[in-house]
Amino acid sequence: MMTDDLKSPKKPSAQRSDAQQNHGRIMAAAKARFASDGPSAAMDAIARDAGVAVGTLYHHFGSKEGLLNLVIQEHFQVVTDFLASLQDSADPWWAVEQVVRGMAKRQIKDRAFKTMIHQHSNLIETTSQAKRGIDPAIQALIDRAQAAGLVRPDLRAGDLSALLAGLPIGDDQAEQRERYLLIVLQGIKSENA
Amino acid sequence: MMTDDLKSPKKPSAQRSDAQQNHGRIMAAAKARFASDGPSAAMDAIARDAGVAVGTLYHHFGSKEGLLNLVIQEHFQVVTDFLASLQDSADPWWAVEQVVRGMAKRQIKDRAFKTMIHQHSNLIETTSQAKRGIDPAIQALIDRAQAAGLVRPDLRAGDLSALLAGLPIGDDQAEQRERYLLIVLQGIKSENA
DNA sequence: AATCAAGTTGAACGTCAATTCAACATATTC
DNA sequence: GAATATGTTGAATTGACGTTCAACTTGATT
Repeated sequence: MMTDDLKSPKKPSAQRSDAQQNHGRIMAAAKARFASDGPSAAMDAIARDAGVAVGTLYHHFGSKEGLLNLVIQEHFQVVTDFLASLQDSADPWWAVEQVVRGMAKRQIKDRAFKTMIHQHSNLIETTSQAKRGIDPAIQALIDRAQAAGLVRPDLRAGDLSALLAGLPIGDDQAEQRERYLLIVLQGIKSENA
Repeated sequence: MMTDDLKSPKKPSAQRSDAQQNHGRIMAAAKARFASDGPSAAMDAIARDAGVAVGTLYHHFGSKEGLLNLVIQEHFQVVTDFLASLQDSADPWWAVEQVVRGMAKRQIKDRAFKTMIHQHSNLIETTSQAKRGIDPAIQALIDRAQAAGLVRPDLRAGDLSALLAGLPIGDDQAEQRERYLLIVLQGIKSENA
């Protein structure tokens, strides 16, 4: 049996450079489109933004759901890192307030994130996995604040994301948005503090 | 010139009885479908439920938006009546709490209502008109409670519908839902009461 | 430069849902 | 029981979108 080396004129095993570039362009375009249009953003639109044909999206990501999965994963990673950075803060209430304001900030920037984090049915697998990873981190921060008597004893991690679903996201609604956040923050405080 | 009466063998000017019946059936089917499926409910499904062909829906309502408009109008009428019944209640805080709980109840029953009342873009004309009619009624109740020092001085009518956008609506989430409402109610109370 | 695996293309296809309309049916009037 | 305005039907049209794939390019290797 002859070895491959003798007759094979080449061995390109790694990814081609143009493919890498396209992968990056598509991810960037997808992030932007999903952020502005939500999860229903059209594949054709993403392809146009990225400067490639639709087929290339499917070559790289398999399906729309596959692409959305990766975009969502990246976003949840940011959230995860953010939550980790709060875990050892000195002021437990401040940490909880940062959770609320941090999640609010994400939603303002990203309609897909807003939709995905709240959707109870139709959840794609990655999102529900990501939520399962995030909720405990939020719950840990809540637990600390509850132990200090600063937060309602019945508050759960999932309540926060539900409460932020209605957050006004328009640029022109900054005022109402701040009022909204103050109401939520007052609502989750413990009665005696 | 001869009068029409002499040669016209008939003069059916009013609506036919079967048409009336179909109109009613379609409205009933549409209400049910929009309530369970939201505004994206399919016209074919409504037609099937009503026991007529799609064409009949268009004969009566012109378009899907036309049909949805009428359904929404009916729902907003219920809300309007409900708000009117609260205007002269003795306890201003109780009235505000009823607004919150009443709107919550509607959302649990009706996905279309939930979607339409919160959508900031893509608003069909009827919905935004209906909201313009409802907000003052809510604001009046808020004003009374604020005058009595029972509600945050900065609360506005539009804040309440925004706050209820995230309300969990599943049958299995009654517990979280009640927690959610308690948080909202605490959040809108004035600090010194 | 020659080679070819890897990558790209975009027209074509399938599905789904809104809408139209020409042929058909019937409630109502006389 | 006609006559006909009114109403109904549902197949066909249209448009939007996700997905596929056979033909075509191109980057990397020798």
